[in-house]
Amino acid sequence: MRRLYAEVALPPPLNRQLVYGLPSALEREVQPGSIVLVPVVRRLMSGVVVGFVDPPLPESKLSPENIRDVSQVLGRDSYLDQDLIEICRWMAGYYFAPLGTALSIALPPGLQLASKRQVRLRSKATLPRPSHSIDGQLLDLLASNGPLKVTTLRRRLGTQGLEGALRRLVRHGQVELVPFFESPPVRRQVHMRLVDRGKAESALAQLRRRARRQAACLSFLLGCGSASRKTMTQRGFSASVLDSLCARGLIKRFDGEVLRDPLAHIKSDPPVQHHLTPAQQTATETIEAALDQEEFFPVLLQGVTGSGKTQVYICAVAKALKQGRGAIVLVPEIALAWQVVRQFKARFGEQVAVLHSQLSAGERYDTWRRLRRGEQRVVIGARSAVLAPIQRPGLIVVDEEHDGSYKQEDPEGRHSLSYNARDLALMRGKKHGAVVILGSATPSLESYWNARSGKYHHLTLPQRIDARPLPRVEIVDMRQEPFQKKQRAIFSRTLRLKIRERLLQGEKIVLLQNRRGFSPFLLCSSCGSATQCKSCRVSLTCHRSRKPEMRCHYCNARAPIPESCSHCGSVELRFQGVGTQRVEEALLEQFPGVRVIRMDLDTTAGKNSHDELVERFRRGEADLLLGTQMVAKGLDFPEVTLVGVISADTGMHLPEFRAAERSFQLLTQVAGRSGRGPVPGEVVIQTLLPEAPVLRAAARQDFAAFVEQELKERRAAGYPPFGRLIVFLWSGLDEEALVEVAQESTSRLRRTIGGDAWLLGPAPAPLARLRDRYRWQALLRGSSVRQLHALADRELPNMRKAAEKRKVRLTVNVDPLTMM
DNA sequence: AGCACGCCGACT
DNA sequence: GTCGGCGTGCTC
Repeated sequence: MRRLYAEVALPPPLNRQLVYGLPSALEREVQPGSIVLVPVVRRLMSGVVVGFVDPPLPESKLSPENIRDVSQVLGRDSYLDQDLIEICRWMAGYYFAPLGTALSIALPPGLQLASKRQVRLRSKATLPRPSHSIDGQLLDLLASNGPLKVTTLRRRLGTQGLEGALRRLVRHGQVELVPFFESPPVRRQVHMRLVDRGKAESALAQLRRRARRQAACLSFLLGCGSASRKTMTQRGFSASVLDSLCARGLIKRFDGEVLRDPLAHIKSDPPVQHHLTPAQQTATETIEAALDQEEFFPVLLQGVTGSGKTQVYICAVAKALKQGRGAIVLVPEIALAWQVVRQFKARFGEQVAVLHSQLSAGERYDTWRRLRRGEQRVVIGARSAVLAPIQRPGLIVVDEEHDGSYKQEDPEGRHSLSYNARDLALMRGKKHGAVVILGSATPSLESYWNARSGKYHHLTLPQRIDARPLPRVEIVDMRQEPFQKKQRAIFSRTLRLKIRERLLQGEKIVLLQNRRGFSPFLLCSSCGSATQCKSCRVSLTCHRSRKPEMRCHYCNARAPIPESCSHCGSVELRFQGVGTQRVEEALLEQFPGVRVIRMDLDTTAGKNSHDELVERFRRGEADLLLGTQMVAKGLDFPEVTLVGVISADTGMHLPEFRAAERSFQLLTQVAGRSGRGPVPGEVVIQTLLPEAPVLRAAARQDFAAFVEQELKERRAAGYPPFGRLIVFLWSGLDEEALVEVAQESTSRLRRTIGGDAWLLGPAPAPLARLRDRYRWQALLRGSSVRQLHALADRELPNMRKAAEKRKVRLTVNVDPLTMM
């Protein structure tokens, strides 16, 4: 008889697929996407079945009798469809990551692959005096708390010596380690259901006459089968009605699951029936026609700020739903997109789900299950929602496709997977024959180039809705401004005047200063050095919230404000540079009585704080919204008629080839907040570099001019979209070992290089030290991704081995957005 | 990660 | 000799 073998992807740290046999009892239950428990040496692990092999491993030395069997199948269902598994496979290969890591992005928490270890006390009777104090502490903890997970012990006792202690105690038979599987975060409630359909139906007529509430309740249950007691009481079936029916033996209670709905309390705006502008109409028609084809159709929807892209998305989603297909709408950050969520909720009601990291594990799990069952067919979410289990997706929207949040870049994470959700959206769209809309006022150069070269369709919305004009932009040269108290002025005369004007007229203002805190530098007047973070090679930012202190924006370290320079001891320290807190202070000083809402990472840390600030501004509780780049994203306030950029120079000089693109995008986006209502808007951009071409282009909101210039430079330098990049980043506590490993790996890689590929480095990364770790990087660049991948594929295993040996962490970033 | 295996030095 | 500590390598 032919035997079938399952290929099972296992979680980190195993990070690979192993092959298992299927006992005939399980053969029918196991399918691709099943979650199974499998033996690994002397313990069990959970993994995902990603395929079947037969015969297994042709060229391997592993003989069939050494293959072990799957021990258990969790649940009856497959948790991931074949196409999602294939996308994860592609993802793992493309980003040089383990398949298990890719799969865990597609799975909800609670179904994560991993078994934790639980430590149990075996026999309290024999307690020989422990040879190490930590052993005693561990036993005491277990004695008083019962079995604990190793992660808990690690929290209580520290990592130091814990593994050793566990080893000793296991060897002496004092404790045992058992695999522990977190049960999914299911919420249970008392439910009611019919005892017998027939009996209920025949009882109905009788009850109609004498007990109308009971009859109504019964017919409600005949309609839906069962419901939680809570929803039934909410529907007006009181406890006494339910209890009477119970007493008659017609219904009975049982313990059932309830699905949490994170959108339950969202007040949705009433649906607004907009008439479409001609451009919106054309775009919508093209997209609808493409949906009818049911074939992959990538399209760049380039619409100026305020041109009504969301309306186009809504029409497209409606069409996909009408076809019986689903839709995924990706937004850079849900916190910044509640306005969009409300519009979708208003139009599509219960069909809409949200998926993002701020949901609790339970909410996430329930949402995921609803989508998988097809009970909801539209999902709005951040990055990872691109792998949401939407059934038959016909449409994938990537709103603000240029936004950096679509790329996960987490060089610190040990098992990071630096995927780009926008690119994954295109992959997924291809797989499902879906329309993929990339929407932006300021497309990334990659997408723009793809559209221009015919790879994507290009749709434009060149005008704002209701033919409102784009705001008038004025560039102010801050070098010409008189100093105030020997310091550069924060507000130019022009901006001051215009702010005053708006305040008088009761119109609203948005101010951008893309730096949080009070002041980003504390400089020594005599030696010129800046106060730096002890763990990172960056300057500390002064914050003046409750008590003034210095903070590191990279590792969150806090320190008191130093009295004297740590370099030369001088006490002549002065603050330089301006953060949002300082702008706020200056506003209150210069415009007494002005009501300011400050919106930056510091004021939006809480769960809904961003939405609350936005709502307060909408309700008119402030005249002025001041903040970092988050004020540039997605806000739609018709009353805003003035936007001020305190300093356009922040970020222009970063050692990154995308610095200009970023600046252009930020300036255009923030300018777009102005004049979205009937009153035309104005923008004031303050700068010390008024001649910079990026600024000139942004001032005219002239994407075409910017993009031509930028494309020319990218082509000359071989940067995207004309070249592809892979960054290797080594980090470690021991700088010497790190440099050696980086240099050795790089020169090996360099020897195998061919074609037009280039390898730059290794060199210290722009952030040369972060959280106590030194960082070096090398950049692989070439015109063909294939070739770069082939190179990396060949060399990476050696590079990883070399790094591991010397306790150096190596991360690979394919298609990096930033190289910081 | 977790466990076996093999090597090494300190002790019954 | 043997026990326990630690580095190395593999897990279907």
